Amino acid sequence: MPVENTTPRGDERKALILDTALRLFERDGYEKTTMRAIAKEAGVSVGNAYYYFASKDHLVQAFYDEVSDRHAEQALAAMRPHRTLAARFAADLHTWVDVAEPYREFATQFVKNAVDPNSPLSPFSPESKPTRDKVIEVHRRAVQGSTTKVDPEIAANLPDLLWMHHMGIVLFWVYDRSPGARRTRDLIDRTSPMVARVIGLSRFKVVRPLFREADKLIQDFLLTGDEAADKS
Amino acid sequence: MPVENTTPRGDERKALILDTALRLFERDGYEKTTMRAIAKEAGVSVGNAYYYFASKDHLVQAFYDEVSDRHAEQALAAMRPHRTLAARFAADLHTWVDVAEPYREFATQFVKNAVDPNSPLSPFSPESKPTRDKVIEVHRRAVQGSTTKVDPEIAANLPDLLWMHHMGIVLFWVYDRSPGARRTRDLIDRTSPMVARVIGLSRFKVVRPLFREADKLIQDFLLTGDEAADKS
DNA sequence: GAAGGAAGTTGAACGTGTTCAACTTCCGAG
DNA sequence: CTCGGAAGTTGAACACGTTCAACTTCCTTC
Repeated sequence: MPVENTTPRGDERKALILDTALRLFERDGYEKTTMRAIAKEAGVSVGNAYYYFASKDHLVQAFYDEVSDRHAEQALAAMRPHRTLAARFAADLHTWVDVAEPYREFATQFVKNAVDPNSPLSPFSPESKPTRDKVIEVHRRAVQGSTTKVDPEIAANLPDLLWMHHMGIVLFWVYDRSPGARRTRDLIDRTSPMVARVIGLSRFKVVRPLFREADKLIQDFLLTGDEAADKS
Repeated sequence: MPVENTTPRGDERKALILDTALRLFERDGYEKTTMRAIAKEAGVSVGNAYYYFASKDHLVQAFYDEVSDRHAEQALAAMRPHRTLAARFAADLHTWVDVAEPYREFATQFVKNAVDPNSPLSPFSPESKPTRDKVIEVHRRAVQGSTTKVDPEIAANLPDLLWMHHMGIVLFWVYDRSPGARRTRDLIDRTSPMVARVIGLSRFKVVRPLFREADKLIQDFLLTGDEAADKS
């Protein structure tokens, strides 16, 4: 089992291996980069890399953590000038793309993990909760800082919903082959006002039951795994 | 490269290998089942399995094809008694779950492929188009056979949209650990009327621009890969 | 400063998916 | 019937992710 609590030297070593790995992933792609190559390039043994990272996939997890951290740092500043929900959320997502863009080629691997419920690396897994919560917290700030009126009943679940939207954007981004992720940018610019618009609609009477049902659905089905599993 | 056009004997052999593989996948799970084990159990050599299937993942693709075929066969009959869009679509999706349920444990692998844009096995890939079209055709029948009034502007893209919803259900199903996929069943029963409701809403003036925008979005972004890639 | 245990480090070895050069079987043309 | 090439078949060999028993370095305690 890889190291839990760390000494300064251990931290350095770990960072060295991670940095080397990300560099090679970026240069040669995920599949083409072997653990042996990472170890050699970093000047350590294969076994040593495994001392710090339980598997090759865990290096991807570390990448996701790092991207999330940088996103959290930068997104708040990027949103600050904006007041509408649409604009703030667009800024939020654009920041994510900014941060992740250098790694688009190998981000596929991350999405693959995302989708495997058995993997502890899935963003849905308990192990990823801290990182996930960090991202959702940013989305919460996007909502809170806006002047757009949001039904309080909806507001509570909104960040989770926005996170799902975020994951959808990530999925599109992984497929996006356009230079500079231009098409993903377009998608963000066009969906953000739509999302805001849909939320705004929640005040109309006709759609009220629909929203209530959707809200219940989210509560029933999106609770993280275990808690939700054993309701009658 | 695996065989393209087949002799009767080759077909038999191929089917033998595929059946054996699916049986072992079902019994032991995808990861635990080795190509060596499949070959041994089928009474052929490892190399021979690769003569008929380019990779282990291609066996999963074959599974997807088979499930799709059975779904297409059964879904039309299942939908026939129903007239509303909601009921017809629910029947449609329930049939898919019926057919796929025995393989839920290893379907994860299919979803993993689904998400890798580079894999020719992705349901989004050109290689999978025939199978994908078959499924979408079923969804088209679900719409056509219903008495629910659908705006013609929307109707054209509706099957594609329903396919996306379908993929969403599949994703949930893969995560679903409840016996008999009960929770997935619930999800289908509850989302189908919602989808129908949303479609019904398209007749209201307030939401008209929103729908138009959504429609444009789908046309711009959901076109299969290459065609869409090079628009200015 | 010596002892002893914890943390760190090593690379050979294992099991896996996949490849490939060599072999065998099949079948149609002459 | 026989020849030749196409189709089918084989299993040893390869590259990879991963494991682990053995070794070394570091730090704490007395």
